Amino acid sequence: MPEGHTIHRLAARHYAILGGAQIVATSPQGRFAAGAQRLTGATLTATEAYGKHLLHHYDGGNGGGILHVHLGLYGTVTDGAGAPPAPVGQVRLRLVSRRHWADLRGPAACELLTPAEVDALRGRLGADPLRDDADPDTAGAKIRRSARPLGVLLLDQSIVAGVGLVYATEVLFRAGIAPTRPGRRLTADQWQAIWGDLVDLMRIGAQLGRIDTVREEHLPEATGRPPRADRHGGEVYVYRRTGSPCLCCGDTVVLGALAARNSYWCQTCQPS
DNA sequence: CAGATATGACAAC
DNA sequence: TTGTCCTATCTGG
Repeated sequence: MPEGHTIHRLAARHYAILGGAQIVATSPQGRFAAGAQRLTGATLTATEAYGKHLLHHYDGGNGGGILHVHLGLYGTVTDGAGAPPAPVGQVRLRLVSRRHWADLRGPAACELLTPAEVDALRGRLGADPLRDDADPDTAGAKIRRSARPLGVLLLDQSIVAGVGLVYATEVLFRAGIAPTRPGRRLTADQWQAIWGDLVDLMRIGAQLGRIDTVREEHLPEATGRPPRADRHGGEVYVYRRTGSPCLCCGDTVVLGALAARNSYWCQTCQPS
C-alpha cells in the first residue's frame, strides 16, 4: 500500500475525519506512549504529505507538535466512525475524536518533530509528483546526469519523492524504457513524459486508493481479458508478473535485481 | 503452524 | 551488497 498516493490520501482522509477536533491519543502497544500523552487534548490543525511522509500538526493539549509517520514496508492505517473497537494486534498509535478513530500499525517512523526537523526532512526530499510545489526540472537534471540505472534513480527519494517500486516499474514500462538504462541516457523529452505520467498515474492512484496503470488501448483487442486484481489492489503491466506474458506483446516478463531491489520489465517493449 | 513474502529505508561491512 | 527493523497475510505441510 504505502507509496506516495497512499500517504496523500491518508493526509486528506485524516483531516476530513479528525481535523479541527480535539484528540485523545493512546499507544495500546506502548511504544509511542510518551508521544500519545503529548498529543492528547491537542487539536489537529492541518495534515500534509511529502512523498511517503505523513505529517499531522497539533496545537495545545499537553504540548502538541508535529506528528511524523512513515509507513515503511509494513505500516498500515485503519479508521472508522463512532467508538473505537478493542485494539487488535500491535497498535502503535490510536487517535480518537468525538466522532472518529484511526489506528496506526507497524510504521517505520512514528515520532514528534520540531518545525526545524520538518524543514530538514523536506530538505532531503526531491520532487513529489503529487505536490504543486514540486520541481521536476531539478529532478530531471539529477537523473540525466547520473550513471545509475533509472530503476534505482526513480526510487531515490532525494530525487523523486513518493514514487515506490510499483510506480517506478510501471511508469518505465509505459515509457518503453528498461529499468537498467542509465539515467544519463534519458532525453529531456523522455523525462518530461515520465514526470507527466507519474503526475497522472499518482493522482489517479490517490483518487482510487489503489495503483492502476493499464490503459485499455494497450491491451490486445482479441483477448477480451478481464482486469487482473493484483495483491496491491490494482492492475499493472509488469510489476510482480515475472514469468507471465507481457500484456502487450506476449513476451515473458523478466525479473532483475537493481541495488538490492526487484525490478520487472519486458525486454521487447522496453529495450535497453 | 512454520515459513515466506511485502509497495521502504537505513546502518554497517 | 547484506542485515535489520517491523507487522499482517498468505502459502504449504
